[in-house]
Amino acid sequence: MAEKIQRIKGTNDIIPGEIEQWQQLEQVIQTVMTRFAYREIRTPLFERTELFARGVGEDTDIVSKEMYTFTDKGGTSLTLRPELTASVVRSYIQNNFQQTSPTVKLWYQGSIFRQERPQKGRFRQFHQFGAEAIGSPYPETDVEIISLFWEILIQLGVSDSVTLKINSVGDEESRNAYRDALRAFLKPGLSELSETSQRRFQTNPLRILDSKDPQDKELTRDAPRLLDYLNDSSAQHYRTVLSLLESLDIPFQQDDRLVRGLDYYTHTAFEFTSDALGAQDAVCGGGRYDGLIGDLGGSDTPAIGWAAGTERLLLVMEALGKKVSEPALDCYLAVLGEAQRPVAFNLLREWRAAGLSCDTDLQRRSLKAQLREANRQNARFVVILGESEREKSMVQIKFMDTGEQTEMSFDAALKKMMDTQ
RNA sequence: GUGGGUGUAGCUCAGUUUGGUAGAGCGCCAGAUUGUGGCUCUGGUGGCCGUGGGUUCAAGUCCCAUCACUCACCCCA
Repeated sequence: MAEKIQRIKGTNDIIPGEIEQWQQLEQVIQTVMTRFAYREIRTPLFERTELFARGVGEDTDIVSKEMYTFTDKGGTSLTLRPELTASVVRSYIQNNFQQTSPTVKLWYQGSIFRQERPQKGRFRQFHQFGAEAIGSPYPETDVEIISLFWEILIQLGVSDSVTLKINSVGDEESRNAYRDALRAFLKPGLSELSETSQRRFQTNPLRILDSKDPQDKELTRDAPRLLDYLNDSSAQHYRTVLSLLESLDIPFQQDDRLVRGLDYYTHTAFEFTSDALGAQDAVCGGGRYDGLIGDLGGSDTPAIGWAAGTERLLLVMEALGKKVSEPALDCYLAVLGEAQRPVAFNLLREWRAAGLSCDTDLQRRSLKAQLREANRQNARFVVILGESEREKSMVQIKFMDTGEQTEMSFDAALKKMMDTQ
């Protein structure tokens, strides 16, 4: 036998028995997105590497070590998308969406690629769905987009086991002021910080705040608080977001250490976490990115969005026992004798066209085996077509829940099955 | 990139300590019922014991290497 070829590390087959959960989740996502008047957008799986380098930030882990990057035959550096906001923003700019409406609300779902070491809830090809509201600087937009994800959680029945953590990193002016204050605070003990935190002291000192290194935690315990450095308009924005969340009864925890890993966030930053997951406990992360569209060559446009991990949300649902039942078959047509095949196929065509899910035997098996198969597939009816039935243009129809069985014409059998959907 | 754990039937796993004919449950196939599912009973299919090398009369079991999976660190969805 030839050697078996295996899946690439960190990728998954989504097989029958699992796909039903995906389909249910996708159905809920699409329904809620549509109710919130977001329109779906699909962008390419790969983009010019530069888009992510500029959009996500050169200093982020994603760009510096996790991207699948390759050169095509024309010598252009391409990258499998490691997130979707940059692609959506690129598309927004390229298609001149700002000309069509002052606020453009988009949602997406699809595969994401990051070359990391896999673990629970982390894969090299995984899936995200997300939403972006582009064009409004106002806090009500922040609240709408947060409540959008909250509504999805409610529809899935998992909102009780997910926690919203929220913070504000302020506008550019506030963040600059805070960054200076933080550096001044950390400078005396700089050499005691972890290696990465020392590097971030230069590149992005805010990130030192959410370091998990125990020594770093100790050293930053009494660090100045970001919220104290918000200027008036940033503070007002944040207050409005929180009070609107309260009026919607969406529970949240303020977390003044929450500084998300991507460079482009401003003002509101938030994360939904679940303790039903392993170490990778974030199911959704997002925030405002008022500077990104300008950075990517568009005109300055405020925007906010989030992205959620599909596999992680499914893990939460699984942990809570939110299982979708296996699909049931309407009708299993048991055929006895190959001479009955032409009639059988015509019946199947008619019944399937009428909207019934029908299956039949393709192994030339005994009636007993065909009934077993029908039972396995949870068939509501078994229709039996043997030689004696065919000669009379009749079938036996068996009701699998009661075991009852009667003989009737082809049309009567169809009518019976349609009437007892 | 670093560390821990695990690799035996389609699936979940025992067997490894103390080397001696590869097992269980579930699933699948069939029979009991010559054209009738589920429950029950009976039988059957299915394994280079991850891979390569070594020690030994003899290796799933001991030794070395290697690969894969998995969890965690870093970081993130």
